[in-house]
Amino acid sequence: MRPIDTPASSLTPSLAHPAKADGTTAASPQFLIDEQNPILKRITRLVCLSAIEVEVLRQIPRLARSHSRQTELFAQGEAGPPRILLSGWAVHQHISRSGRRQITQFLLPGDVIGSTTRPSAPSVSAVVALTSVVVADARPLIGAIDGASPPMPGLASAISLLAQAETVRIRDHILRLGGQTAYERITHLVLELYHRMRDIGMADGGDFRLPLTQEMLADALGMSFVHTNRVLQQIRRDGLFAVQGRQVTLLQPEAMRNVADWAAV
Amino acid sequence: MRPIDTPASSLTPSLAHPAKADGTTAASPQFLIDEQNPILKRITRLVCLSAIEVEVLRQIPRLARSHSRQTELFAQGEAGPPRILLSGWAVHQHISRSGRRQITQFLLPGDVIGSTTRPSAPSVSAVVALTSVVVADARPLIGAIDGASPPMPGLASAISLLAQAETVRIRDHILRLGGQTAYERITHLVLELYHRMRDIGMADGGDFRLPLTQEMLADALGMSFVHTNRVLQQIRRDGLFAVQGRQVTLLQPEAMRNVADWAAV
DNA sequence: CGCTGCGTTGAATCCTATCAACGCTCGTGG
DNA sequence: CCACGAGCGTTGATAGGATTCAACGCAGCG
Repeated sequence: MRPIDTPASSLTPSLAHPAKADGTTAASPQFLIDEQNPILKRITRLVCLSAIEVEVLRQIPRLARSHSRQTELFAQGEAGPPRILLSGWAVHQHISRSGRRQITQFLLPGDVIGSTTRPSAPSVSAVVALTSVVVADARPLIGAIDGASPPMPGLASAISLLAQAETVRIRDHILRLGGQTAYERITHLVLELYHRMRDIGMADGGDFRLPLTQEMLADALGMSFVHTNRVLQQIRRDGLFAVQGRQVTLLQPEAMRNVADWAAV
Repeated sequence: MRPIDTPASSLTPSLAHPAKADGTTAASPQFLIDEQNPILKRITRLVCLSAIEVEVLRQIPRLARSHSRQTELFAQGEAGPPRILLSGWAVHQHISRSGRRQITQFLLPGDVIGSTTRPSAPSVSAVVALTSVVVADARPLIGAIDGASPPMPGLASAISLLAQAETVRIRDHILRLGGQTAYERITHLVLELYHRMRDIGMADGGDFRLPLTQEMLADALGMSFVHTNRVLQQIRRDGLFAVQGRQVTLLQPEAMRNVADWAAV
């Protein structure tokens, strides 16, 4: 385990797209935003939305803010309004008394940070940005579902399904930690992250960017980074997937699913 | 790991309290029910309820059914209405291809089984009764919060808080599996179960009934039952807690919290 | 009576952590 | 420009924790 460096939180969050904030008349700016709006992408794959509902999702990135990596988006024990991760990666983590860090969940673009139901109890786990991130307030989305003058059943369903999908992922993490070997854990996690990246249109074929160090993988999978390194080498030697820089390519996805005891899609 | 016995599901669930179903005029029957109504007990500790809301919770046990142990309350992949566990213990579990069982969550009286939001996606993990259980339909509770003619904000808050507490417990399980030694895991889990039993009034002092075999503990904590046995002996030798039959007594709760890196209450 | 479920114990093996050291790349400052 | 350090990946050696296989005791029960 490596010593934990003090998180250098960015004290001056800036607007997400300052260049676009001034009234530029760029060609089809809305189209660009839609393409890069992961929450819109995810939800429209889950449920059918009315035009009004789509518009709510389109407005989400308006009030986005960016933070540098290592920033604590939610401190441990802090209660705050839910937010949506628009770009970058973050994690739920917990630092034990002995200094060990356990990552309990990865947050990818399109994921909700915090509770979508009220009242929200203070979170026990801290949320920390792994990369530089762009985060938007999710209250417009949450508020649109209960007291909305035109009812928004699509969004309500979507939020429920997103929360349930999150529970499934946490349970999967328990399966990894409780019942799998290091070799299987890594394979299983890479599969999960691949599928999640694909769901937001950020994985072409078996190819995606994985902005994680081996140490972060280790902190999530409950193993030492030394052992993570060795097992990772074995996996690459076996040709399950390749790693070049931060780019991952699934070479034998079927074999990976077999190794990891992957359940369906 | 021991071979998994085929669950002998009870095909004939019976009414929970058939003796009380016939119109007996026992003295203060409502009082007895309240005392033994774990969901009422839990929720009234969380939030303030109106008289109408309390009445909703009182009515929950009316349509309770009992099942024998080993019964699959929710099969893997099955979608169904949420239910409430009124008595007995159950677990969320997953059987891997290799036959290994991983318990991802313990369900105690007062816990909700299934999703309280709609639509509910098919559950990926099976819910199985560890003991004989009594289960009630939770739909009256859920239905009372969105389309209720007298609004029930207390119940709505309670359901949200219950769901969040569940997430906290799952995260705690990840902390156990990912970052703790066998000794710490067992201590931490026993502490959690003790506090949960206390919250529903089923733990006097440091004393409570733990209807788990060492093998179930092992399946939850991701270790072999042989090792569970050995570590359990060490813990008892150290005097952290005592086990007599299925009765557990916390002898040094402070030392336990210290060992397990227990966070707050 | 024998069976089954559960707890217990021993021995050998394997997996994983720990300690330690080295190479590499990149950004920074002298 | 080069030196330096930080961050990250890699490798070796050793120790310790956990699994596995095996066997036994014991209570409850048909």
